[in-house]
Amino acid sequence: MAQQLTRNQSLVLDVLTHAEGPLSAYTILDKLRDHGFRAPLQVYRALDKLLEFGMIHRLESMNSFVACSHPDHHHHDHGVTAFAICEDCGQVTEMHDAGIEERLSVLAGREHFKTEKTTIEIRGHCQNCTSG
Amino acid sequence: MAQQLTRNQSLVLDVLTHAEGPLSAYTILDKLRDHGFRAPLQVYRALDKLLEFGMIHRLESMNSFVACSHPDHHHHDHGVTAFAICEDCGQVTEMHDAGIEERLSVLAGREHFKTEKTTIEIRGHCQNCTSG
DNA sequence: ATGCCACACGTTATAGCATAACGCAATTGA
DNA sequence: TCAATTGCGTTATGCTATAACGTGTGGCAT
Ligand SMILES: [Zn+2]
Ligand SMILES: [Zn+2]
Ligand SMILES: [Zn+2]
Ligand SMILES: [Zn+2]
Repeated sequence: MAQQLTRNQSLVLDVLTHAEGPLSAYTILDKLRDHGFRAPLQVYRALDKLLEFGMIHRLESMNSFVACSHPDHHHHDHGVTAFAICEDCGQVTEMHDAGIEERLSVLAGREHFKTEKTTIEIRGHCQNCTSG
Repeated sequence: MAQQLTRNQSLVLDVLTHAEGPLSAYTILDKLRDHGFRAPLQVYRALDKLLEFGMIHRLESMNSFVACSHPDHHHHDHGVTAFAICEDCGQVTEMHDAGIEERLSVLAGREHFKTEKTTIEIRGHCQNCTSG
């Protein structure tokens, strides 16, 4: 049941899918000027929908967006995601781990805190940029 | 060995310490106009130093800042911190857990990723705002 | 068909967050 | 004394995100 995307949504997703790393909304805008994009809202509205569909992720620590690295895009449901973000090359690795999820759940429970959304972002250096 | 703060740094820290919840840089600026603050940089420069000293934390998911909840401020060193942020009342709870730290370390190691800084932010509803 | 509603879209303007670049003053340390 | 460092103040600018308005289209009940 692949989500049917509008033209704008497809264009934005395409840019993110083919990008080397995460992109800011304004960078996406620039890349789509040739396709008729003129204003930030055209990008932000598409991004909002794509986030809702679970096809992209927002990286809070750098105000930018990245295509979900899963082969399919059926994961409205995929649980907590941890992102490893290389400061050097910008590469983003999406990680899932039940242990983390469990541990965070315990921590939240201890505070009687009802979790809605969890952000985990690890900044550092990837294997390629370390070995050199 | 309490860090000696400049006037601006003290003022900013004081505002954050007495705040109910996290504050944006511009909100801090407004609160300090009576004390002579006129420009954002006066705030941002103080914030940078306070972050460096480990006296405050930056909440990436909301572009705002909060005083460290530890009684002392000696923790340039305090490891990974997880923040529980209430969407309703803005209350922030600072949590530390060796289990999380260990698990994230394993995840990073699996990718041969060298971690510099880890952000964990849990958005949701605190006990007070849930029980009502 | 007519009216209504929901939704995507386009545009302009504005709000909110952060830093560049300049110069001055006080402090430190050789 | 001289240089280096650090904090400070100011102006200007850039980057990120949303408000508010109006248009057009498709679905759907009357
Ligand atoms: Zn994903
Ligand atoms: Zn890299
Ligand atoms: Zn702390
Ligand atoms: Zn609350």
